[in-house]
Amino acid sequence: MTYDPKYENKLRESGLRPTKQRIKICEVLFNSTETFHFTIKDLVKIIENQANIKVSLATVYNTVHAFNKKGYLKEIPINSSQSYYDTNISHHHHFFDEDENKLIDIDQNDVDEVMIKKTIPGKKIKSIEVIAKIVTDN
Amino acid sequence: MTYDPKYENKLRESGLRPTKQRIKICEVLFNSTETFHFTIKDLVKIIENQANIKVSLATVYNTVHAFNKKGYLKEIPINSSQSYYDTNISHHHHFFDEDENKLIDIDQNDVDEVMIKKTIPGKKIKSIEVIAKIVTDN
DNA sequence: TCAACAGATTAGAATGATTTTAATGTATGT
DNA sequence: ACATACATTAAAATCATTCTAATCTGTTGA
Repeated sequence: MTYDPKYENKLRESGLRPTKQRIKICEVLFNSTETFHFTIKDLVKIIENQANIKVSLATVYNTVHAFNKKGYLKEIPINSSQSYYDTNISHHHHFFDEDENKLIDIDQNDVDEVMIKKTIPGKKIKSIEVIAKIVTDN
Repeated sequence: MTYDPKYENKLRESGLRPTKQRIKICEVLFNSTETFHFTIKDLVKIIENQANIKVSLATVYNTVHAFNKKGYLKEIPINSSQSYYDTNISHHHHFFDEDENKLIDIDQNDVDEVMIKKTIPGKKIKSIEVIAKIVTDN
């Protein structure tokens, strides 16, 4: 079977075979150029509503994990019972709206580059994330 | 019953009555001037090893939550199945060592102040956290 | 093309952190 | 010392995530 090569490549490069279920996941995640912040539950709900096929939770989890590992998705560090992912993998940061439990992008240009002077012997910095928690301003 | 006023105040200001169990939790958390990064499981383990009294999980959770809410503890935003807390509530940031699942403080002076230009109408920034993930440097 | 097999899918079970419950105990103001 | 509001507790419930093991499918080489 052949699939949209756009998605097929992403999958193969993430170490996954293209299958109906995974292509469907790709369609939801990568169809639009817009940033998309989601939890696994969100993703499953969207697939259920759109799709003619059923995708099991296990498949959603392992596909998202593979994309995250490969760097096609980014997991956002926030304290929440669920993991949040972002389809915008460019270097940028986030507001986390604590009233609504919602992430909002902060463009790279809206934050001066974070310079960390401290170093740890034998370790290198893999990523730097800025999370600004916001609440209603009264 | 009367207790060490140092801990009694912290508890009362967090909206909690001082009790044997909560004082014990305070002793573990606030005895030292040193920074202490911990999970609930860590805390329970330390109490079990040190204490002559038993403290239930529920009590540990609700006491830690009250301190966090009041600001005597800070929850650190990282992606982990468990929540991490820090007894160092001064303005500072963190490395998260992904090899060892361990937090390391980064002093405020080791990071230039993070300035965010973007604003969200009706919202104010409550906190800004920088998390730098580190891994073994090969 | 097609058999064989490595990898994928699935429902459901297992895990593990956290929260809730409901019965019993205790600090505190009067 | 009493009444009562708040605490404590063990155990159950919840919920995201991971694992399992049976079944299925994409892929490769003959």
